[in-house]
Amino acid sequence: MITIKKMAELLGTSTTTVSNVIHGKTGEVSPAMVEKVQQLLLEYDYVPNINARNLARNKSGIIGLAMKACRDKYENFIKDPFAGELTGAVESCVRAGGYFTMLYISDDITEIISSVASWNVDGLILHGMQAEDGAKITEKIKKPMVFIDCYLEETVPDYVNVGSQDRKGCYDITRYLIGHGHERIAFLADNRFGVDFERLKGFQDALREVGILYTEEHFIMLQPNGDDLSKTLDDVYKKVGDFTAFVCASDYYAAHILNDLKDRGVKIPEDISIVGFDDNVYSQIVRPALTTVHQDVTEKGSLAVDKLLQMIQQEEIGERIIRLPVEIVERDSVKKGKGMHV
Amino acid sequence: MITIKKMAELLGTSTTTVSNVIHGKTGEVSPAMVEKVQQLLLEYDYVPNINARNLARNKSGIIGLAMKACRDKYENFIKDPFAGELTGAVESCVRAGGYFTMLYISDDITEIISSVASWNVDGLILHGMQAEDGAKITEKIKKPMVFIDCYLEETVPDYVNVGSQDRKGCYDITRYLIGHGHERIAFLADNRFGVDFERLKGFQDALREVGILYTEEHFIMLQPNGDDLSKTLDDVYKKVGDFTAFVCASDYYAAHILNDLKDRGVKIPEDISIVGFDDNVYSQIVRPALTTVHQDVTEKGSLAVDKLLQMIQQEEIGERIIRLPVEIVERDSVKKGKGMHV
DNA sequence: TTGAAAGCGCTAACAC
DNA sequence: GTGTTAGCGCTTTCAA
Repeated sequence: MITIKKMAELLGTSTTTVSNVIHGKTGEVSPAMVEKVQQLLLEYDYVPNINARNLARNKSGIIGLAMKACRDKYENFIKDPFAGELTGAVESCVRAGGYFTMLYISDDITEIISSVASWNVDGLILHGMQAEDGAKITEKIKKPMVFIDCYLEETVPDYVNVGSQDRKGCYDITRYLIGHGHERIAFLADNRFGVDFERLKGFQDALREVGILYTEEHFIMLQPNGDDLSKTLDDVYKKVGDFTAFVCASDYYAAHILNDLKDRGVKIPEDISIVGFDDNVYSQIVRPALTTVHQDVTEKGSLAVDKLLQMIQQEEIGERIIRLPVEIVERDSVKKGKGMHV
Repeated sequence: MITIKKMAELLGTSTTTVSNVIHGKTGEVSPAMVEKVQQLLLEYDYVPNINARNLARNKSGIIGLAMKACRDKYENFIKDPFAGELTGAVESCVRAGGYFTMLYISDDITEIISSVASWNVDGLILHGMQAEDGAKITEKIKKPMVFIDCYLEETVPDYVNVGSQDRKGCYDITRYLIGHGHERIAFLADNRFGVDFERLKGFQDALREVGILYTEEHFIMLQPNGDDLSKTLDDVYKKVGDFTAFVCASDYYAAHILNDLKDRGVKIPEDISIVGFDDNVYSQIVRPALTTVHQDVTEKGSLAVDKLLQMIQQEEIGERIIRLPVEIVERDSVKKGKGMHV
């Protein structure tokens, strides 16, 4: 690999001159010299040594994409279609902005912090962070960062987040169910934090609005893991008689529950209606196809990177907390009774 | 951010000493000094500047994961469950080996090449490369690299690849169909290169073995894009009468075709049997669940990184061309007639 | 056991 | 226009 210094020697000139033409500052160099240097550049396939450049400039050209993996949930986090799509969107937007994407996936926030610190990333996109994570990372890392799908207003100073209208989406779809005559509706999720908690709130809003009293009976807690999952599925099956509709916090669960119930002979949507949230491959490919709440993951990733790049360039970023709009996608998993409470 | 130099000053010692205890060379340093340095390290949360370290060591600590995206196929490549799972597996294995993962996704091989070159990556994992790509990249980049799912024996010198038994897998499942009484079987794919071509060969092997003459009629070419896809689906529907079973080159197509046919009133597997290849979420979640050929993507990614790390450390890597075993997963998309030709 | 110093390749301030 | 030079933070050789 050829270096600037060597090329300068070869031409009997200085590194500054070579460096100048490399950076297109041809105003500072005589045309003849420019010509000669550019020839050498091509001839030797010059490629800058990024480590040296970054060291000298004290920047890195790297955008870190840090995702906290819940290893208890998925053995390989990025298998989740959400993670994959988000990663793809972020990478392509980062590349378009002239930066590179470095991936940090770990269930240990301190590991993420030290990796990020030592690479001296220019900015960070963060996903899956909870309150303490947010606090820790902003305390240690003083770099532009934007969160995705977090609810950390209280713990993170200068908080910037790109998320969805989780609460409204779930409110809407619950109202949709109610509008189709459903009154005995349950909400199913595997936790009560962040995104799922907001979705739960939307569910509660809808019930409250039509005068249904929300109680703990309305919440069915799911267990994500292998063995526990099948127990969860048993439990869900037992509740089928108690409700006419299930609002699942994600398509992932909605699809699995739908399939499991069907395999046990339950008719969807005749015996029970099921809706999800996300509108990903799960809801699209299952039959009956799931009525669900659509969110645009690619848009989410792109927007997050756009904002980050603006922050890096010290530009005005506008809204610091974005909730991307969501909309109901009607498919075939909801039984349509007479309208009520609409 | 504290530096080695500053810490040395603080302690009135030299950078060498500090550096030595950072690297655990405590044999070279007095216990008292070791103690003092370690305290400072903790107190100031010392994190090495990787750019400086790499510059000094003349390495980068980066493993590049380069995937050629077929933008004509997927607007966001990594949406594909395969890509997501592979990325996750690679990242976790790279991290375990003490390296970091930089992502390069592009449909333009020259863009990938120049990115990779300027980061001076220590090694490369490559996916989705065709003959010319392989030739170009090995010509320009002289670094350890391992390919995934490629068939480039002829174009790439010192070729190392981790793939699956594509040919055998497709042979097996075709024989499986034949064993269940199927004789009029078609193979469906959207191309005739690489992996899909190998799978086609396996299909042909099976037909040949039982004395069925393979003709162009047996191959149904699929169009991946939006509008063309629905035309493709029309075409496939029209062929239902001509065959008793469809061997699809991937679960993705198998699932979509299965759903589309069902939506048109075709009974699976009564009217036509369908099998796929991959055993990913598509085949698992569709109903009837797809009989398919299982491949272990996580294993594929891990193994590729293992081999790459061995190459970087100049160790013996054993087999240079790996074909991971595959196996049939029996589910419900094949009609079981009387055995024939078994 | 400790320290001084050269050097990794590039940048940028400054002098000529 | 062009060249000199002092870093950026870390590693590593060699001498003390």
